[in-house]
Amino acid sequence: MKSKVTSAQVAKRADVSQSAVSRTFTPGASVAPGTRQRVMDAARELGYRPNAIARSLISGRSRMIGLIAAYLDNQFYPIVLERLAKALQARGYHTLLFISEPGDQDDELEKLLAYQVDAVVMASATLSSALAKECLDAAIPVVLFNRDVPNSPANSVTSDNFAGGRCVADYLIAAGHKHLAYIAGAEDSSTNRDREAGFQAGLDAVGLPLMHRAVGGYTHEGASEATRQFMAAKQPPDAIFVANDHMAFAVLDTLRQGLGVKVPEEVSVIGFDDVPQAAWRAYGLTTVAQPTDAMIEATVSLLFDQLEVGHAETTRRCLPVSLIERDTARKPSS
Amino acid sequence: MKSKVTSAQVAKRADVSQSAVSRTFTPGASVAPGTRQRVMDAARELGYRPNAIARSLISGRSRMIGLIAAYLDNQFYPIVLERLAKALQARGYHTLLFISEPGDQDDELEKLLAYQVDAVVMASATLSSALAKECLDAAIPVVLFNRDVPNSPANSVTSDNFAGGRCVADYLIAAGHKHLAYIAGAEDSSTNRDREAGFQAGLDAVGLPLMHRAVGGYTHEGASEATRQFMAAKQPPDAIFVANDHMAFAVLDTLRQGLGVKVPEEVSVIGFDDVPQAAWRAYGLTTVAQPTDAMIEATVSLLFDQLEVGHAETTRRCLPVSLIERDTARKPSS
DNA sequence: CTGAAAGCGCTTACAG
DNA sequence: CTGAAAGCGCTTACAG
Repeated sequence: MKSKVTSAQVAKRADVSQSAVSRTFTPGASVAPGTRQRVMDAARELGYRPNAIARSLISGRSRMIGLIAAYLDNQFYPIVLERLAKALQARGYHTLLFISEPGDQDDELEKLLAYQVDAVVMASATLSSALAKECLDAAIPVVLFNRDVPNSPANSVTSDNFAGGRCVADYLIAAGHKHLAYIAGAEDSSTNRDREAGFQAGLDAVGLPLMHRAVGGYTHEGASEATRQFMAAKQPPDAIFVANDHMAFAVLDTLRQGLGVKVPEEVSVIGFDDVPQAAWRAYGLTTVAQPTDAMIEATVSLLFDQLEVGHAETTRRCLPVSLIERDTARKPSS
Repeated sequence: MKSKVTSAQVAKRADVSQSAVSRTFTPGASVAPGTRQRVMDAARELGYRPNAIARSLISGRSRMIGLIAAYLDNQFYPIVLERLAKALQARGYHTLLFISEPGDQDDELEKLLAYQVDAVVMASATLSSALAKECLDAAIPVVLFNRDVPNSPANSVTSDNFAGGRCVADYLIAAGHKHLAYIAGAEDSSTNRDREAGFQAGLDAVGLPLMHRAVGGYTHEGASEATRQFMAAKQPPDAIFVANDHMAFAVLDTLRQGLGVKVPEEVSVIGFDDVPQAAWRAYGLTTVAQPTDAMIEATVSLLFDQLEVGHAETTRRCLPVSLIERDTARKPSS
């Protein structure tokens, strides 16, 4: 049972104090080279591995970050998860993962806090204000990733969803589209709200009405259903802006394979996120790219600012987006 | 600072012993209703939350499962991750996530063990035998998910990759294909090895040679490159079996958009996994379905068998696969 | 049902 | 540089 090897046992074998063993495994602690060597030898012989749980308890820092996620079928999130976890690992932190079901995020966050995570990153879940307060009281930094809750004490990292939506409207209008449609994600998500508001602002700027709107709920089925509904109207749209790529793929499939509609000749489609699949040739989706790496970098540096520097101010980072022109939207002729 | 509320403080306020507080939060422990009520009230007033780290230390069980994953851009894994984490949560366990880079899995596993995880699930990473032994010594159950290392003391849950490969061969041969090609994943992965062996066995059974073979490394670029190479040969294949769906999408894109080859009229393509994207209309990929839910269920029950029942025998579960006929492979006429 | 007490495996002043 | 000692916040026999 190597798992039961303790620093005291190593100390005994190396003929030093337990403190010396602890210091040997504490970067920066002062141990004489000879002592360190004896400890290392004994540790190797015994198969000693410092107990991170005990360390967490005594030091008050677990070096674990709670990550609340969901919607992993939308490729945007697995990629964020992977890169974020790697970035954290590179800094000696670990990721305690919680998959939130719609509705029970509060319960999950409770459990996360029980594990004394040093901070919480919420990707794709709405933070109840009660919980935000709880984290604040507990002095646990919270970063909302790709979500923004105005007036909450949580930090947030988002991309400029409003500008992205605006940019899509401008692009479609410049290409001569007149009958515009929007497929929303979830009504209560901040990304949806901002993307739509930006899109609407673009329409307002030229006095064009939004002719169709439906809620896709970030699902394939929802987006597909919305598309069929739009196309069955007396005046179908000639361009559809979809709240994210994941739904846009379903829109494309429904248009092309389901209804035999040519994209972009008859209808232009633009998504949001620029997940890897968007670049796959079968789709070639025109979309708004979120600066994923920059967002992750911002999240990590924000986290460590609060964790290690002790910076306490609430920070909201909003990073620029860019339109990626591919094959599903008519290009402005200019 | 609610975070600093301790069971002793709750005890003081409720005018009971610290033990009574602990019992109140231990399911099944005996506490008089009145006592429990007083404790609960005090806990609520103070904002008390039991410290899971302290509990782990004293009880010797962290209720954390280490999950080592990689390749999250292959949709198979995020889905496994999501469902596995949910299944674990439902049982009161949590997931400590490690993203392994090729090569450094040993280091990562070391850190995982330092956190006293109760068990380890390895998805998509090869377990070095040194580490397997280390886990064994530490009495930490290990489950290899979708990987099988013969003669290792680790448990494994896989689908019947050999039968899947065989089934693909039989299907393609029955449809009259004569010039078969295979795009491998990574040479050292057990899934690749078994899928290929099954495929080869099918060819051997009718005396057909494998005309083309290349290693795609589970990447888009690799698969795309392999496809171009195949099609540039004097005698290009009329059917390609691809080690997984993720690469098969690239094969399809390269064939159709890149080379203008008709699928399945000129070339049939079959993948493996049946990730959600395979069903998307733009691909409609014929593939071998892994029983993802059953595999996760098997993993979880295997884990808890060892964790809670104390069952110690090494178990290897191999679940049946099924061929999903869609639009990328010619159907046998019979 | 209840409390006093030991102890999980560490880190970290403190004194030397 | 080093060791003895306190203590992190709990669980769990043990005795009542």
